[in-house]
Amino acid sequence: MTAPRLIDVAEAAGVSRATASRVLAGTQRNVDPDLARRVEEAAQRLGYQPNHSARALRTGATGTIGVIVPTLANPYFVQLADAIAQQVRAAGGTLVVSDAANDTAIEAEQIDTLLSGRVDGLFVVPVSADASGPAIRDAARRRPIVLFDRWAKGSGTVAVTLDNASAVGLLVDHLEGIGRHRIALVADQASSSGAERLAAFTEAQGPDATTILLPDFTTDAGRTAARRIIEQRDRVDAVVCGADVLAVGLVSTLHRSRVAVPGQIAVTGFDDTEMLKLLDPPITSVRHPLSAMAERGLTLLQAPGRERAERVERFPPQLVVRASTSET
Amino acid sequence: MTAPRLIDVAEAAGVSRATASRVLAGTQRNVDPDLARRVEEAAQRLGYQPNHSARALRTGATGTIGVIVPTLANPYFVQLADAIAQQVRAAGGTLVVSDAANDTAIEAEQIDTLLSGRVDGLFVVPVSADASGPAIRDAARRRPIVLFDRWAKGSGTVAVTLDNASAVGLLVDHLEGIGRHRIALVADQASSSGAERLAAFTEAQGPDATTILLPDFTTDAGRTAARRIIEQRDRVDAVVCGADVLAVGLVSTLHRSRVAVPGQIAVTGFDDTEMLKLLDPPITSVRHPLSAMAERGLTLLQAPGRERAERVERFPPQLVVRASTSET
DNA sequence: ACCCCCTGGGAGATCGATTTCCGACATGCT
DNA sequence: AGCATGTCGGAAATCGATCTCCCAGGGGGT
Repeated sequence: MTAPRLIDVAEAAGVSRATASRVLAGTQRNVDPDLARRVEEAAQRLGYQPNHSARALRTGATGTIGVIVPTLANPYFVQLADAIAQQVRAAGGTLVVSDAANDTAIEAEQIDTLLSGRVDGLFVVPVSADASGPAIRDAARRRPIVLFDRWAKGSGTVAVTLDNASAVGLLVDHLEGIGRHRIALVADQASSSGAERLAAFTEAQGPDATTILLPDFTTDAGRTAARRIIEQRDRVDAVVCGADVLAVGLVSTLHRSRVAVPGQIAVTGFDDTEMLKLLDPPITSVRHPLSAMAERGLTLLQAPGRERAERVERFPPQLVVRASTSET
Repeated sequence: MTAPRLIDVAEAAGVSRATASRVLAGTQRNVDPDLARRVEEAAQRLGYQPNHSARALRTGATGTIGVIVPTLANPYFVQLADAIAQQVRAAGGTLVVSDAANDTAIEAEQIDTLLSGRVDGLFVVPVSADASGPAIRDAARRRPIVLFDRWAKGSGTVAVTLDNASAVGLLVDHLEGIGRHRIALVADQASSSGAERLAAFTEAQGPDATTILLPDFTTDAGRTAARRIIEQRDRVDAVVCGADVLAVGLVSTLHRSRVAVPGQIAVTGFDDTEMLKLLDPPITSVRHPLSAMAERGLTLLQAPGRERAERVERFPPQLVVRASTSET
């Protein structure tokens, strides 16, 4: 009933623990092919599975990478975790995913839990640009951490993100190209993405442009935004949403209030998640090069510490046009 | 730079490792309050974090529970994982979430990875009622496993699920109550949930009732279903979907084909996920008592092995009526 | 005054793997 | 033949915590 240990395999194969380890862990030196076969066979027969804790204790590595996202309720973060999972799996590792429930305290707790020997390195999508920094800085001293999709002030480590400024540029240019000039922005105010999108938008449209700032990226927030947009309907003919979930909430509420999309108001999302295709109309958005970002992130995570000096690396977005911004 | 160990704390506090451990691990016996304070202080000052692998190796427990879901792309499974996370956290543990990418091979691999010393116990939402069984049976011999939301044949362990038969009953009764008698069912054919919902539906409606079986629970499958429903539009005035994501794909496609919902066809979902409220019309669904199920599941996971004998425990569903089934 | 019991600290064994170090043996070269 | 070199198996140390076992000292009972 109790799990077989390395020594059981070794005895069954008639060799020492050292030899069995050399065969099964693969590393180290050559062993006689004949002995190797006997060990493999014994391991197979006994159903041997190396004890992960013992191996991790001895080698100091777990073969596991973690990722902490603000919330899995936002499908974009699921997609993001998936992209990282593929890269990690391709590299022969395992990924564990944690959810910070949009709360910096839970985020800090999750970081601590994962870092105390459960993972070799960590991707973090910080909940807040301001409040997440200190916990991350402490953690980054202990193990490699790479920020992903968002950065945090004073994090002390590198961030791999989208080039938000050019993404906003693409969207605004596209909207102006179809004749919309009274563009409003809906974004959150806590995340670095929100802040960068707001900054780029204000830069492009001037300080008088309509902006609606909400506490978080949720569909509920999107509905709230819709109500405010409706109040000032004649001053707005297009809305750039800082996240797809916002756009979904917004479009569904506009629809119920009989505001035509894109007839009266054109709408764009941000992140290009699956659900956008399901809405009526399907929503224009911006796609992140998640695979490339994940690959780069993993490289940085495994690189020597000095390559993770605090800075932001930005990846180019891609515009995906759909019916929510078709010409009328 | 290198992390402080227990022995460092002990030396700083002027006590032995044993005493330091007794204070910090909390278990075992009393220690002199004065010494305890000194140890706590030293640990605090050095920023001591116990090495998780070492502790797990010695105690044989990790304080971590795992859950493997078919895919995180389905928001219902995210909600489910969340409910489990809350129970686990309330019990002082940590949850790790894995995604099987709807593939029994990846599922088996994830089970193996997690069970080789990373978790004390595992919740599995099996991908397939037939194909997932053997891997789970093997795994359940090594550590406690509880199936959740779905069961698998020959799994050798207990399953905590919804009472699918009465859920289908609630939906069918409700639809008949608003005068719909030509009801169709859309479900998948691989999962136990799909199978049970199909069986209950056939039992209630007779073998001639329209049923559409799809390979999986996705919005794309929902669109395919919509096309088939449209082909036989005059034989159908209501559709029971075996999952919310199916309903979402179905309604959005019906909408595009100018089929009125609920005017011509009433639609119900299954799982009561958030997104249902966003659609036009909002969709009637069935809510799972996820908290109660998670609590029961955790109890079973921590109980002695004999309490996890193979069987299915069913929890009562709750009908949530929305506009997609309003009377016309 | 003596002994026993109880409390609580410390030395060392232990969990299960990997890895260093040593020695045995075979091989090749002069 | 003799010695240097290389290959490979095994004994034992090691990772960092917990836990068993022993022992010292204080308090209470007779």
